[in-house]
Amino acid sequence: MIPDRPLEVLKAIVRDYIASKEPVGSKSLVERHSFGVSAATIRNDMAILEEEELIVAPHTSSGRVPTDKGYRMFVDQLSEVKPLSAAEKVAIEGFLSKSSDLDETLSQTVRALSQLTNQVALVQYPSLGRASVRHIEIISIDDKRLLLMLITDSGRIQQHVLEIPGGYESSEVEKFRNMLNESLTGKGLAEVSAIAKTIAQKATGKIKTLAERVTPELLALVDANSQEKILLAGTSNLARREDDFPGSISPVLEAIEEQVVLLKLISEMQADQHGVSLLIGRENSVDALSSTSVVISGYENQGSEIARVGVIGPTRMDYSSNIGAVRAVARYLTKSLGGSQ
Amino acid sequence: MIPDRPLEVLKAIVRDYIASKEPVGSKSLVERHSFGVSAATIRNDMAILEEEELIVAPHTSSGRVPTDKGYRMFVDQLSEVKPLSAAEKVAIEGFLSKSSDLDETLSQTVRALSQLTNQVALVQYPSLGRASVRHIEIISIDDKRLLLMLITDSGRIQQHVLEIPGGYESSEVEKFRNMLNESLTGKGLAEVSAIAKTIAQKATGKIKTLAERVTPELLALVDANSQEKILLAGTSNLARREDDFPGSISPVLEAIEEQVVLLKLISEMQADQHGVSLLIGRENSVDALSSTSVVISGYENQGSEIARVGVIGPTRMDYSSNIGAVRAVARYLTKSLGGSQ
DNA sequence: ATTGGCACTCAGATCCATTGAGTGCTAATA
DNA sequence: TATTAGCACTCAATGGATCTGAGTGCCAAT
Repeated sequence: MIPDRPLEVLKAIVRDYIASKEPVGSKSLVERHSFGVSAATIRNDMAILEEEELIVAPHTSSGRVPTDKGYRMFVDQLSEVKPLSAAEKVAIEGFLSKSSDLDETLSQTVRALSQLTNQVALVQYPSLGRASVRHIEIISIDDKRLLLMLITDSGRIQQHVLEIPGGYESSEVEKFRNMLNESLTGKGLAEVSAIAKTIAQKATGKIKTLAERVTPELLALVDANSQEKILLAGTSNLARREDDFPGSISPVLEAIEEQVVLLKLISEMQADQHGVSLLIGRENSVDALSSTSVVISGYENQGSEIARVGVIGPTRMDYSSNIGAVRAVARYLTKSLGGSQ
Repeated sequence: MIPDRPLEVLKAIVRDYIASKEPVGSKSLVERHSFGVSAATIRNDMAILEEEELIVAPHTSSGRVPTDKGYRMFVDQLSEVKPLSAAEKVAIEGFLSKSSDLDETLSQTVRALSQLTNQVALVQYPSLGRASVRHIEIISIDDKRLLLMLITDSGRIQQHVLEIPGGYESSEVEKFRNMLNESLTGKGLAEVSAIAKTIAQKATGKIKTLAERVTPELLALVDANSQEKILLAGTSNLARREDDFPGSISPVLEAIEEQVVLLKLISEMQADQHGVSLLIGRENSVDALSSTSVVISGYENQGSEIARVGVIGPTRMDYSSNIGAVRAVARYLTKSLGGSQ
């Protein structure tokens, strides 16, 4: 087990390094903090930390820099989550109370989070098999075109315009719509396929034609609905921290734009003690993201987690603040969705 | 007037510079191209071009680099728009034929364009006063909540969930919906406000209560609808060309993320001979974008231009290809919207 | 109008000495 | 045993100084 003072030294190193971006040495350490011991003693402590691979020296005889493992220990044992300031809370509440539909709520949220943290923020759309049908609507646009809508209980709304070459009677449409809603409302998305097909088979006459035309489109909507989607904001925040990335930022940006990769990454993360999940540096499996950290929390609707929200930035980030911000935003988001959707 | 050979030299300089990123000198010029004259002669021609501020030398006695004015002349008089390859055409058609609603179409399009050009692609959502109401729908979600929808003729769909604290009768809702549609379908968005208020005033009894609750939300939707919105893709393409930006890319990325700035910029651009509008370097008014060029084209629905699509990249870009790609994508988009929306 | 020739320029590479923050080790000390 | 002062050592970064070469401008000759 590592004694106390060395851990305090680690804490100071992480803090100083995050603040200054310069590798930190024993001398500047005793200057800035009051350990009550000399630089030589600190050096001994640093030797222990280096032994444990919590810090590393970029070159022989230069200051030390935290390793991923060092950051991890810092976050898990040495730092507190920093709550948002009152002003920040007010700002978020202001954003969220104003917004109306899901699209807008999420896009506001992700923008707010990116400004709050000065990092790239991301939010995942609610989706998936877990969701169920709240309502299906078919609206006539003109005499040959219908608008098919699927509303899920997560608040996501999906629509598709389809043409009925031969035209249709509005009474048929209404009848068919009622059939759909009666059988499908409340059912999980996964079940929709089977049920809808049964309905199409049972239907007769003109409704059958209609059903045959509409059913595949409905299934396509379900499909699109279970497709994951991510909203990003604040990409330039990453660019502003260019220096924190070895070669160039561009592979990092590329990886972040690659929704599939990102989705896989955040889906695999499990919330820890604070309701927040954190991957530091190489802890994540994406190579291009080896010098970034990801802070993620889940947000809920009706008591069950539906999707995730978080930030991504250089490993040299202010974990205390960012974890606090992500956690707070996730909570507000849950509150906002639970209330009005 | 500038004689022919110097113009040919300019053309060669632009091409070489775009290809190599190195300032190009007289010697390498005669090597790579067959002008049939000596380097000294080329130097004389280059002196003319420099006189005209079409090229400039980064430092005394180094090769030359095109100025904004030089690129402008290259585009306007010396280069041809490069049509897409067959494969590229097929790819675009594939994308567009599959997509269903407007959201998806646009997001596919912008992604395709960014891949096609290796630049940052952008597409503006259809919007604005020009649009008119195609349909208004009110759907009951449960006994206290309604989903209000506004569909415009540009294909944009907007929705908002609202709560009716005291509950409602579905017959009232239907009646009210019909009133709205009868008076508003086909009307321009700008007129909606006045008409809707009249309806609310004329209504009586329970419908009046309903109208008073719904009308403001409807106006909010109209408002949100006339709010401009831009979709971006391929930001990392810009980062990959870091070197093309003097200090750092981050201010450039910031400017691009700033939707308001970008909207103003592309709204002010007017299509030229090719149906494409182009701003080179400082020709645009945004300071942070002084070393980028913007290629924009409009796309249409039902014969009138509804919004814009284009790319943005370093001034040192392949104008021939990019103009071709933007033009083609805009056309395909027009075709795709005209057909199914 | 074109060209060969030539002196000139200057960014960038290369080399070298200097500097200074920081280290590891050891012997003395509390 | 833990701490400390002292000291020799390392090495990235800094700042000349020098060299090189691609490229220029200009002029006299064709």
